Amino acid sequence: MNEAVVLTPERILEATEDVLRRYGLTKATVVDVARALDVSHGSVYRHFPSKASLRDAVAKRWLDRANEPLCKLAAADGPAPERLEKWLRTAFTIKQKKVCDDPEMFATYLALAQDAREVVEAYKDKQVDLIAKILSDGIAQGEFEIDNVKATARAVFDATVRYHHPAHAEEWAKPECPSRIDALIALLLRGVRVCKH
Amino acid sequence: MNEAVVLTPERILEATEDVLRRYGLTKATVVDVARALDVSHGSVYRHFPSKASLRDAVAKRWLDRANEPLCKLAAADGPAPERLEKWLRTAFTIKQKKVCDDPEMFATYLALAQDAREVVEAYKDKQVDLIAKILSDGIAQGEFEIDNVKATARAVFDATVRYHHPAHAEEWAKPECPSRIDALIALLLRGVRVCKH
DNA sequence: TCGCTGACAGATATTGAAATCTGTCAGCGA
DNA sequence: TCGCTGACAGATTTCAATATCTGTCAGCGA
Repeated sequence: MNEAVVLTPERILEATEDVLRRYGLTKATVVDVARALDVSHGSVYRHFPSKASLRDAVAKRWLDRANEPLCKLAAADGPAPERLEKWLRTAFTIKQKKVCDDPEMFATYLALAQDAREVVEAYKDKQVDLIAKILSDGIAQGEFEIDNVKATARAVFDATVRYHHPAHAEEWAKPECPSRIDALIALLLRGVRVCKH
Repeated sequence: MNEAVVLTPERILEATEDVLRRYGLTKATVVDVARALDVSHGSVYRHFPSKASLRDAVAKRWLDRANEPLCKLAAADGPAPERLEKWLRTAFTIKQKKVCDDPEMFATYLALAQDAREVVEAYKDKQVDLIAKILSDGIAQGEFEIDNVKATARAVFDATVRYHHPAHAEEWAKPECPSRIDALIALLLRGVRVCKH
């Protein structure tokens, strides 16, 4: 080719995100991606076996990027109750920001996630592991009292579905939302804390 | 008319449910409902100002019927913790049963609820009131310790969204679901209970 | 040899004309 | 008078012809 630039999966993913941003999920085609890279669409299939796998790879990148700050929070030091609260609030904020900043892009992400089931499942499991990490820390610190850490982490994740699952995104902008989040977090924290009399 | 039967809103709703059951939401038309009742479709508009209002009325009936056992549970006597657990499990079971028994009909209900926003909102508020009732009873019994009953009832409702909101219906059949429900209920109960040492 | 091309078959999406539906209303018949 | 009818306008949906896309592969050129 005229350029020294080789066609890598990375470059294809980059171009795919651009195309998605430009055309939206419903309109974006493999031909568009190929055109953006100035190659034939057959070449794209040399690196990704199907459009679905390309979609999944984009979704994975996306979710991993969004997850990064949460990983850091889970790995940090400090009192577990504060960290759990911070972690949950950050998780909510990340999602909420994505909706507000670029609703159309969020819709794309939502649809993308709809069928990238495996990728999303792995992402959720990672989230639960992060919560579990904080809960364990809390037990070690004598702040939490928990029978089954893994199950409780899952329960905390489940209990907060309303504020991180895209299906409920349209509720996030409502004015009563923040106080409802406060009440939910307070309830959950009380559920894991040791009793102080 | 040939029959002594008059055309009442009730009869129209009955017929509408039949038509929905037979044709599904996308195919059911006001003309179909009128045909089922052997009247012109103009007559239906004499009782319901629009197709949307008819849809809403059907949704309301539906939700009210589903809600009945929960009202009874909230009004019952007995220890509040057990009642709250029973209430939540019943709420989940009602929904789950609807999905399993007749998935197509559930899809219809889901789509119906999608745009019957006001009706659904009222229904949710009623649910929260029922939870609040049980929480209040629990405080009176010395079993619960709660700052803000209304807010906590809302938090319990929000925390269980995953198991009563139709958006998550497809997850309800998974084998790990029951144990996750157990963990969630345990967490929430611990969050409202007084500390026993 | 090895990555890319471009033509191809079958699947999917688009489009616009025709059919159907929603909502209205003047008038009929009891 | 009062509820129902049936024809109507405009909105929506259907359907089939057409266009585009996905995924494959034989062959080209470096």
